Amino acid sequence: MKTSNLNNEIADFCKALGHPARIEILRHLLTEDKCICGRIVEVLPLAQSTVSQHLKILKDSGVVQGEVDGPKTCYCIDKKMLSGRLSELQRLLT
Amino acid sequence: MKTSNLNNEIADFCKALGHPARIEILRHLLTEDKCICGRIVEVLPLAQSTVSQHLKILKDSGVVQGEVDGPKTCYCIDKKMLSGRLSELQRLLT
DNA sequence: TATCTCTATCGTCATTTAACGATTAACCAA
DNA sequence: TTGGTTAATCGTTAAATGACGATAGAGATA
Repeated sequence: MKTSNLNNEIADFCKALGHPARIEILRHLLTEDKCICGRIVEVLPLAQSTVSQHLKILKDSGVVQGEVDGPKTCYCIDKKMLSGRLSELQRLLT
Repeated sequence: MKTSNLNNEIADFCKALGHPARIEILRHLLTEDKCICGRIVEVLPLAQSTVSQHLKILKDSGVVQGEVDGPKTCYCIDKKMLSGRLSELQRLLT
């Protein structure tokens, strides 16, 4: 739909959070600070490829960063980005 | 996916906000306080049936209430609910 | 070098979503 | 009671999403 950039931006952010697995991943990354994909696969009841897909969605939304470390990929939350989006959402809907 | 109730609850909330039209509707309801469906249809570049569908999704998520008033339906934000969800989200991801 | 580990991507499939027009139902007003 | 609004719902269609297994590629390690 044709709408303001701000609406699109916020809607995309919310959409990225709009799945229980992705909420779980974010919460896990908050407690573990950093962790590799395989660790998240252990924690979630989902196939490796599915988890990788969810991580990609979070990465594309900007709230998560992935750093390749040899054969592994280490994920962490971009806290500045996340808190920025959260306050934008708060501001927009208050 | 099988996850905690809290994750599902928050993910459902985010999913409801995960479309630019629904963000726009919420912002409109914030400025107008209350308004009927037809007014929202005027504002958005979408068909009446589509707007009605988006309103239903927002209503189902609990952040919007609809009160039938004769042949019209008057919509408004449940501010307690909305702010509750927003702080829950904030708390979970901080 | 050969093998193993880790993860991204591909291909597939079933389900859900978003959009529309048409219809229906409820209510007001002539 | 008939006709006009208003909005929800139905039926349909195209596109997006979520899940999986299989595969490929990048790096470590034997």
